[in-house]
Amino acid sequence: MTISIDHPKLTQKQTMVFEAMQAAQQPLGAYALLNMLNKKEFKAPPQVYRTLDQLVELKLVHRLESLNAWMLCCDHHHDAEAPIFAICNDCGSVTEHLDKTITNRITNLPSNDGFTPNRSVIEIYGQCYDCNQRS
Amino acid sequence: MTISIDHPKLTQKQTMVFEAMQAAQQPLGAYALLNMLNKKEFKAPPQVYRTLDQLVELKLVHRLESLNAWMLCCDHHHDAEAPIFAICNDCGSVTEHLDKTITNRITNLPSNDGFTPNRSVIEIYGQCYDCNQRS
DNA sequence: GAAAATATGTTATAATATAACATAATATAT
DNA sequence: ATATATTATGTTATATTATAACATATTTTC
Repeated sequence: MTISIDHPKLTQKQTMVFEAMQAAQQPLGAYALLNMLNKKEFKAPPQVYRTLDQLVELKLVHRLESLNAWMLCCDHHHDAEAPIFAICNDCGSVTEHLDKTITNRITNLPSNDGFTPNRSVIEIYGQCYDCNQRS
Repeated sequence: MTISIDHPKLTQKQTMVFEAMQAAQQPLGAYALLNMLNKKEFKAPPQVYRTLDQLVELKLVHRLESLNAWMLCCDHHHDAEAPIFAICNDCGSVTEHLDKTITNRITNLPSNDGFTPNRSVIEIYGQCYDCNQRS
């Protein structure tokens, strides 16, 4: 079950990266992508890094800071919501969550000392349901 | 105004790194530390990385995942609390916060799908009070 | 005090990311 | 329409961050 493969305004490179990530169904590093992708289109790291930056800018892809990796954004639009990633220590699966309470709290918390947040990195490590069952 | 320079059981290397970080009052990368530290004691990257790992293990130092850097832990003990870092885009200052609401919410949020959290990375980017005044 | 386990020193290299510059494509002004 | 400026892309080279691998020393266990 796959969804909306083509986003109207994607370039060829953007589409190739997007589809590679869709196929992988897991976070991928820049060099993993570079190896997966057509060598004629992607000959060197900057081409992958630039395309990833563009897809992040388009809000189609997230960067997972603590993994040095990227994954597709979930379908939900979360313009105002901070994405929260749950990363399984055992199998490496990552799920994306949205939570208004946390978002609001984060927006307000540091503002106690006058801090104005504009981007958040929230990555929670633990054990996913499946791995928990197994162990 | 400095506090508790010596922690009972620190090795010489641990003390040197700890004090270098205290002096810096800001997050430091491993190679920045390597350059600051006595060349006779710290001759190669693994020595810094190992010492940092030990200080993290001792809960005296945090790793900032999105900055590839380390900083001293705040004084408060937060065994059960998830540390939240507020990072200024302009001046690079970082402050550490604790928040029970967020911690609880994070503990519970992914558990909706059976996820069991055990470590969290929460790093909020924005503008600190001082930089906000200035701009 | 010998053997095993653990920690540290050291060299080499892996993995991640970007600087710098060349070339091409696109937009802007005349 | 064409020269010029601007922006994006291709490409080479290199910077930055981190760890593997192995040697040596130290500590622990028997």
